[in-house]
Amino acid sequence: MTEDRTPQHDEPESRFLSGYDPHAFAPAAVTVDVVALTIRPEAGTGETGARRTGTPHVLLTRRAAHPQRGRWALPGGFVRAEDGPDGPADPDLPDAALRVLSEKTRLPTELHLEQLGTYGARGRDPRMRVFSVAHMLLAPDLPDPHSGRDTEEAAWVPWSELGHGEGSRAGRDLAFDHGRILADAVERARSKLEYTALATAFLPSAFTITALREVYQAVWGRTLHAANFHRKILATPGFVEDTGELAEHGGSGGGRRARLYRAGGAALLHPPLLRSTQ
Amino acid sequence: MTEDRTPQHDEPESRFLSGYDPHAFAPAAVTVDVVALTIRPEAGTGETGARRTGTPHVLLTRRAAHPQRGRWALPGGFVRAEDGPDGPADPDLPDAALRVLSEKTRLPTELHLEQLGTYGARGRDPRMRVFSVAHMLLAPDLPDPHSGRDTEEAAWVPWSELGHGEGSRAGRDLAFDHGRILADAVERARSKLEYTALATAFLPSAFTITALREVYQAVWGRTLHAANFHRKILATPGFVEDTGELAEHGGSGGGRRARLYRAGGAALLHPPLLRSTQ
DNA sequence: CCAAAAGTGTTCATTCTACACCCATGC
DNA sequence: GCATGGGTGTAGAATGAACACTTTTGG
Repeated sequence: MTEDRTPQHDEPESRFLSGYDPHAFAPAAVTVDVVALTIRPEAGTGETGARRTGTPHVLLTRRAAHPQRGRWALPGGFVRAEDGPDGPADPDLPDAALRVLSEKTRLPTELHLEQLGTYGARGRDPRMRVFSVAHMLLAPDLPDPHSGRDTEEAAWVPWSELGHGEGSRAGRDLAFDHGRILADAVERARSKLEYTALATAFLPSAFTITALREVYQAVWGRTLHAANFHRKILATPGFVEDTGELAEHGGSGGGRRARLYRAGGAALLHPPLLRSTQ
Repeated sequence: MTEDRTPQHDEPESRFLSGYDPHAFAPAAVTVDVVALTIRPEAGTGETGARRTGTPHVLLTRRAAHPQRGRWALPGGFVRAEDGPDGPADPDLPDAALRVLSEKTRLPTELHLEQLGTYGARGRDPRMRVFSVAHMLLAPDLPDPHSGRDTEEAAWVPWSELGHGEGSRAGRDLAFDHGRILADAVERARSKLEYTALATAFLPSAFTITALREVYQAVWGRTLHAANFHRKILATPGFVEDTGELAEHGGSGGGRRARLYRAGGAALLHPPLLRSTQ
């Protein structure tokens, strides 16, 4: 940061600041976009019998306003830089992301949120130069969202319907460069599951080791050896801690009741759970 | 992104765009800051005899302009959102980062650059709401920079003089929140050395395994077992490839000439080089 | 009883770590 | 020669992968 009108020599900083005109710059808009990810049963597949193991979904909204009206997009909106008629300024970027998310989709927002990166290529928005700070939010299985302001529709959409991942048709359907942002978020989530305890952010406060394994399987798109996974999780200090409780048990055809765990204190996993070796 | 004046129903997008006023928003500035890191011999330690193994340094500038005139800061400056009197718009954020870096320090810029994150807390800049997109640039040992526009002085400063890392006195000396940004960059670099081939970005195009190990040692601040490191690097596919050449040899007291390698094609390391186990 | 799911034991292969040792070079 | 640094061998420990097996539950 930082550069400006060249100060008169020896001008004190206070005097400099009072004479400073913040409108002297070309307008640039700063927005936040939220890639909200969760694991939920695939819509449309009936609840029939066999255990629903869940697939990754992303929260999308259909744009009610120009530009790109009618297309699916990540929920997002302008950051409030200063107090104004619309409301008070956002104290920081995460606050802006949560405010925008709740305005557009009315979802609860006490969830894991982290910054992904900022997208600012010229021409990515036809209106003006827009710098968009993308965030990733991880959530346990949540109810369907209600559409809010400027939003025609909001829904959890399975990754599989978005053509990212395989090939390079990343996000062919989304507005602006949101397909790219989504693909980056997915890659970030996949990679962070290896080295961090992030997977627990997809789960409710108490969960079974099997549920944790299903998160890994859903995000990585591969099956893992249940017995070895179980041991490895328990051998990773601080990943999970035993609650002493047992799962109620669901599942159709019987089976032992699993122990329930909660997220442990560790943010980083030592050793990591590598997906490399097939 | 995205939100706006509510469009008249059925207004076509083209008509909407032509009536759009980009000045209708509160001013927010977007800047880029660059955390340029390199490994170089500690300044002040004479070239006397024993092998110079290098320590991490960061490129800092002393602010010639208000605010915070005279304090050390990361090189940075405003992004050019649109073409204007100062020059053409920056096509994307990396272009802005490289332009700003060369304006402030006149260093070569064909180097590894990646985005770190965006800092936008209210009050981080006293002039106005500023969103700063921080970048990390990794460089081989470069000559001392020349100070450029708005810069009183530019220099490679050892990490050790900045009080980050140990304790939590992160970056006590830097302007704005640059100490925090630097600390985040250092942590990112440390972590990325484990999982990516990033370490080669600190080295010239041909290097020895020992030089590579010294990068790891400098960044992680610990010594590594030379023989095992050597084998592990060669066992990681795509990390380095043999050039067939041998080092000229420097070093005072003799020693075999080391083979020279160049960076291999791999960006990610499988398996990673974990720093966990002491 | 039988099937399904949780969780433990055990074996074998692979990888990591430490240390010993040989190779090539400067003085 | 001898010290220094590059590079390889190798034994023992630790870790990982696969598979068998026991335990607990639902139908």
